[in-house]
Amino acid sequence: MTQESPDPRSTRERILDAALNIFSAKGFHDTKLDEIVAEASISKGSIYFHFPNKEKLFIALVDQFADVIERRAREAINEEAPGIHRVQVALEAVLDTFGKYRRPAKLLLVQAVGLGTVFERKRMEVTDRFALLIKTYLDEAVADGSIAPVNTHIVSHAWMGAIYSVVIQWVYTGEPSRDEIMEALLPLLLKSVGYQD
Amino acid sequence: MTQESPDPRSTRERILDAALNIFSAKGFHDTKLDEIVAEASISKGSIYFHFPNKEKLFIALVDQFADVIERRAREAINEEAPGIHRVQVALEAVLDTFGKYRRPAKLLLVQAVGLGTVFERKRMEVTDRFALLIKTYLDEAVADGSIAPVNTHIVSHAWMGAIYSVVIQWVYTGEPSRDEIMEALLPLLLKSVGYQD
DNA sequence: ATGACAGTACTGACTGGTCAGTACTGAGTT
DNA sequence: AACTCAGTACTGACCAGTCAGTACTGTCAT
Repeated sequence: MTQESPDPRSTRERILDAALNIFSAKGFHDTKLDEIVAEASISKGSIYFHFPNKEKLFIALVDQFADVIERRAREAINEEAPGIHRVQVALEAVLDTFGKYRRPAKLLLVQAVGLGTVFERKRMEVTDRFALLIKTYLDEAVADGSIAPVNTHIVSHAWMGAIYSVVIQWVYTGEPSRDEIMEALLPLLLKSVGYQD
Repeated sequence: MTQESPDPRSTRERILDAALNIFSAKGFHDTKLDEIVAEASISKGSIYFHFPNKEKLFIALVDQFADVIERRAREAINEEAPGIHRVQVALEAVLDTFGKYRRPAKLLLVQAVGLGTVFERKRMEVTDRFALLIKTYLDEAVADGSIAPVNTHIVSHAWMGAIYSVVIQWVYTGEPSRDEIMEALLPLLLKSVGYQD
C-alpha cells in the first residue's frame, strides 16, 4: 500500500502559499524561514531548491500579485469603449481584486515598503508601473477632449496614492465597505480632473 | 588638560541626528547601531544610556517629525481665516516642511512602513492622525457650506494618500518641483470636492 | 528483466557570521 | 563619595543559508 501525499499541490505552490500567509501577516524581517517550513509542511532545503533566497521568494510574491492587479485592470478597461467610463470599471476591477485577495494586497501595499536598499527599486518599479497605467488613459482622455489638460504625471501619482491609501485602510479595518468606497472615491477622482457626471 | 568636545551639541542630539541620516538612507533593519555610533562619534553605551533600544530610537525620530509636520500645518491653518483658502496654506506648509527636511520625510513616509508587527500600530497612529487633521477641516468646510457634503472620512484618506504619493516621488527623484506640485495638486484636491476657483 | 547510472525533488541537522544588547571601567562634577 | 554620563570590549541568541545524504523515477545497455 502506497502512502498518498496528503497535499497534492506542488511543493513550490505550497511554499508560495505559506510564504504569502506569513509574510503578509508579519512582514519580511519578522518572518522566519522556519515558520514557512512549518506552515507548508515542507523542508527548509526545499525552499532553496525552488528559490535562490528569502528575498527572491518575497519578490516572487510581490511580482505575482502586481501582475494580477494590472491584468485585471487592463482587462476591465479593454472591455469598455474608450471614454471616461473606463475609469469606473478599472477602479471596480482593482477594488474587487484587492478585496478578493486581502493578504497579497497587504503584502504589496504595506509589507513591500521600507525594506531598505534592496527592495527600494522594486517598490518604485511597481508604483511606477501602476502610475503609468493610469497616466496612459488620462492622456487618452485629455487627447480626445473628455477632460481638460492637466499634469497627468502628477495626477496619476496622486490618484494612485489616493487609491492605495483608502485600500490600505480597508484591508486593515474592513471599513469603509467596497460600495462606500466606490460611491465616494470614484466621483472624487473624476471631479479632481474636472469631469462632472 | 581637559579634552574639549569637538562638537558642542549634546550627545543625545548627535545620536538622533546620526540615526536620522542612516535610518532614512538604509531603513530600520539595514542600519547597524555601530554605524550610528561611528557617524555620531559617540559610543554604543551612550545610545543605551539615552534610549532603551534601537526600536525606541527609531520611533522617537518618527514621532519627532510627525509632530513637526502636524504643527506646521496647524500653524499655517490658524493664521488664515476659516474657509477653503486654508487648504492651500496647509498644503504649502506641508510641502515646504517636507522639502526642507527630506531625510526625515523619507523616514516617515517610507522607512516607517512594512516593519512588521511592532511598528504596524505606530504607522496607523500616524496616518490616522494626519487623516483626522484633514477631516476636521473638511467637515468644517462642509458645515459652513464652502463645499458640498461628501464622505469626509474617505476623502481625507484619499487626500492624504495623494499627498503622500506625490511627495514620496518628489523626495526620491526631486521631480516634479515644489511649484509644479502646488500648481497641479492643489487644484486637483480642491476640484475633487467640487470647489471651483 | 535487471542492473547500472543519471536526473530530479526533497530532507533536516548543522554552521558561521552578524549585531542588539550588556558588563564593566573611567572621567568629570557636585 | 556619590552621581551622571560616556567609552570599550565582549557575549550569545538568532537565523539565513549549506550540504551530504535519501528517495524515487526514467532510460538504456546487456
